[in-house]
Amino acid sequence: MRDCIHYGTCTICCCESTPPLFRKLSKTEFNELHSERKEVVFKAGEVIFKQGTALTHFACFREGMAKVYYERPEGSNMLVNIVGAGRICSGIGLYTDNIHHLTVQALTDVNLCLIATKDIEAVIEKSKVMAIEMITLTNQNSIQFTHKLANLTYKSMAGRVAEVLLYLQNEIYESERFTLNLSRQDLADLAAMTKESFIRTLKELKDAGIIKVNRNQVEIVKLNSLTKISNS
Amino acid sequence: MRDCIHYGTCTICCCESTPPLFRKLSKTEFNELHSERKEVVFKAGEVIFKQGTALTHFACFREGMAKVYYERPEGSNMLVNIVGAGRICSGIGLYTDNIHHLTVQALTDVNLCLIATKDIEAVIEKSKVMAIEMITLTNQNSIQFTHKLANLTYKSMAGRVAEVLLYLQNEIYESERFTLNLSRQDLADLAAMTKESFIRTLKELKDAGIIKVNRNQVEIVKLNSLTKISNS
DNA sequence: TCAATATATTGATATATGTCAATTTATGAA
DNA sequence: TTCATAAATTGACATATATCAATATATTGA
Repeated sequence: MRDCIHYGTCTICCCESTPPLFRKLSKTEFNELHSERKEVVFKAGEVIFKQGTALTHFACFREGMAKVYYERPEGSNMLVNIVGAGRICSGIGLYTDNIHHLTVQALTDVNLCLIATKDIEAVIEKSKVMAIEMITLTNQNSIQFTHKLANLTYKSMAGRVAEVLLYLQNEIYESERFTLNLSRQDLADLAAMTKESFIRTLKELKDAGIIKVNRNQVEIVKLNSLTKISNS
Repeated sequence: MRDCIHYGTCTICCCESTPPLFRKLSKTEFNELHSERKEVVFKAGEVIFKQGTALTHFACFREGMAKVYYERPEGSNMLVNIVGAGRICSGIGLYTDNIHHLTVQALTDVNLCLIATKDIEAVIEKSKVMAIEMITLTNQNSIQFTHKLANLTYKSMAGRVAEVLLYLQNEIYESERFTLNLSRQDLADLAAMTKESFIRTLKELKDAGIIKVNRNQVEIVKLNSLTKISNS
């Protein structure tokens, strides 16, 4: 349980480790969102937001993890990122076409708060702080996409696999040892390659002693080497 | 010369065919940006914004065209899009790190107005209309990036080349016949492949009678076929 | 105009990555 | 537990795409 700037230490508000989007709001502004929130639980595997459907709510993750991906016409998925506690999810349809452009699916049981976009819009109308935070969030998204685009279109498989591992270490599990709750297919979707290719490349890294892999247990042994490879 | 909602028909204001970002501003709000604008001319080939440098201004294009690209560490470029008259350029560093994440280079002689980000921020602070327009713009960016990412990572070369041609037809030249002012290398950078591969694929489309190509003259003959290919 | 340079094109070849099939290993329900 | 199903792994092979080199064509500046 982490500090909440609006309600002290709390377990049931959507702001447990308040998402950045709401961090600078006044108590009044924040409460307008907080009081209207819907707390929902999803089981692992359930779809939280579905690409192509109406964007009516943002999700604030309190517990658990979900994968965010683009569903291609022919069925394969492009995994964009993983979201966990304290993260806000969805939004790129806001003030545009009000449609979800990505699907979000629970990887573990997930506990989140839904906040209606109409409430968020109402606060944006009133509060320049909120408006600016929203601009910040969307621009951060764009920056992330720019780098993702550049990386996926020019790096070799080894580079992309290494990058995925570093992403998991730094952004998701925050440790050089972690237990995956993503399938090999998910990891391959994250690196934009087939699962067979991902597995083979992973094995090469293992055989080179750069990582240890045993089923879903991963340990990054030679961080320097992996970082070097991630730039290739 | 097109209508300008703020000054009637005008040739020297930055709002000739006012960029969407400013279209809904009141005259007062708009004037705050307009009066502080700097009109600048760039020659073909000159760099307008350089990736990695400080983001201090937005550019509103009045005349000419420029390419927007990401410069990779090893020297190759990923071309993101082309901008022309009436388009706003740059922004994804705003309210984040205030850095240009992409380079913008003039393809033809370019005539544009520079508007300081501090002025834009000042208007955002005062006007919810402007704030919302900015959110809209950045979200449109994100949507565009999402689709670009999905397309570049799974389509075959033929699909990507077809898509580039359709992009040029629909978004840039607005005609099924056009004279390229992009090099083959630029086109290849847009399709995320080598120029040799681009040229070969272009030739295949030509040999199949789907397009006509003669140097920089391009004509799309069988739109249906090209559209079908663009999905492969 | 001509040489010098950049850009475009083509061909031969190498290589990275995907595809398909077979096998192993895990997982979950009865 | 045991079967049935799904996921992971491995190997052989096909193919898309990049690389490198040679040539052709255009462009530019003196």
